[in-house]
Amino acid sequence: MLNREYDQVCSIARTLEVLGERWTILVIRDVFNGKRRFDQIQENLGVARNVLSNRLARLVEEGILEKRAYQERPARYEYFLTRQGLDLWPVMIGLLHWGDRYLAEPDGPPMLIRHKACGGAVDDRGYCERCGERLTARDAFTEYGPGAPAEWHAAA
Amino acid sequence: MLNREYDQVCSIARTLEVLGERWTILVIRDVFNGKRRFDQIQENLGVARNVLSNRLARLVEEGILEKRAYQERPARYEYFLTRQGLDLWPVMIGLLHWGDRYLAEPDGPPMLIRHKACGGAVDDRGYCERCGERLTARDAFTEYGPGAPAEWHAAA
DNA sequence: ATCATCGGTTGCGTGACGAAACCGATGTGC
DNA sequence: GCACATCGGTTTCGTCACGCAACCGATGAT
Repeated sequence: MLNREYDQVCSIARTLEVLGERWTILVIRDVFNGKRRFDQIQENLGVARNVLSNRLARLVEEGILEKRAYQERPARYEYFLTRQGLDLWPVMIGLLHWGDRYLAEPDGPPMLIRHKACGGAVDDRGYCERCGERLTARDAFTEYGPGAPAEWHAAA
Repeated sequence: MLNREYDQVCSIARTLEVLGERWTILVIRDVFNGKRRFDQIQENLGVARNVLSNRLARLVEEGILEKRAYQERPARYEYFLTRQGLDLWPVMIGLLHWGDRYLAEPDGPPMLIRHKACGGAVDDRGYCERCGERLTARDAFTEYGPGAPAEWHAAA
């Protein structure tokens, strides 16, 4: 993106200066889904390695991801969401629900978000449809939906 | 964006194939804020005219905006959000609130979203903080916040 | 007759991105 | 002792999306 800045006094514009580059939000989605390692994310997204490297560095710099060594010799890293990153959950839920509603398969959504405590589906505002609780990232889990491709189930 | 597609079975990825190009979300923000004409949006964003033209055409094609002539001879157009476009409101609210929390001025947010009916502030899930009602785009209005630059007030 | 407004389109240059090769540190098989 | 695999990148190079400025057609204003 030529000049990723927008130079606008607007919180949406400023958020997009951080999240708006190609791949960035999908990297965050992958980390939300428990993919924490470089090769894992790279293979899942099919993003160019230099671009992924760039995006991860930027997200760490912006305080959205945190890089932790899970072993030394050789040094190997995992990326975790910080508090600030976890707070992007409502945005991710919003994007997911809009896509489910307007762009999904005839079969239905490929992924579903559910409330850990009661198993209810999460609505487009991040509330549990069953018990009505207002949820955060920590309160929910992801599972395959009716539109999930068969290969996903096949892969152990 | 080289190849705006991501080729992923994921509603977030599919949503981003529509919204993820540079400027697209800011164009939608402007229309939410009542800017409906080409030159108005172009001047406000500082986006290149060919790019704006491209984005508007795509958004119409995707069913997010609707192009209406407000006069003929010479033909002049305005862009409106469709139902599908208005349903992006929770996403916009999410982006705005995250930016307010993590990237805003020391003074506070430049823009505030309020509930038309009771004047309460809108929270990060699109609920009214005063009366607790679950809101949609139609229920809310925008006003300057404490972080709004002085010029905004000056401009009639 | 000239200028302004609106909603674009055209032409050209550059830098973000894509693809693939490479790299360093370590472990594994034989 | 040497090849090969794994992980987390970096380097190199080509191309296409974007930025910028000029232009355009229809009309109204001075």
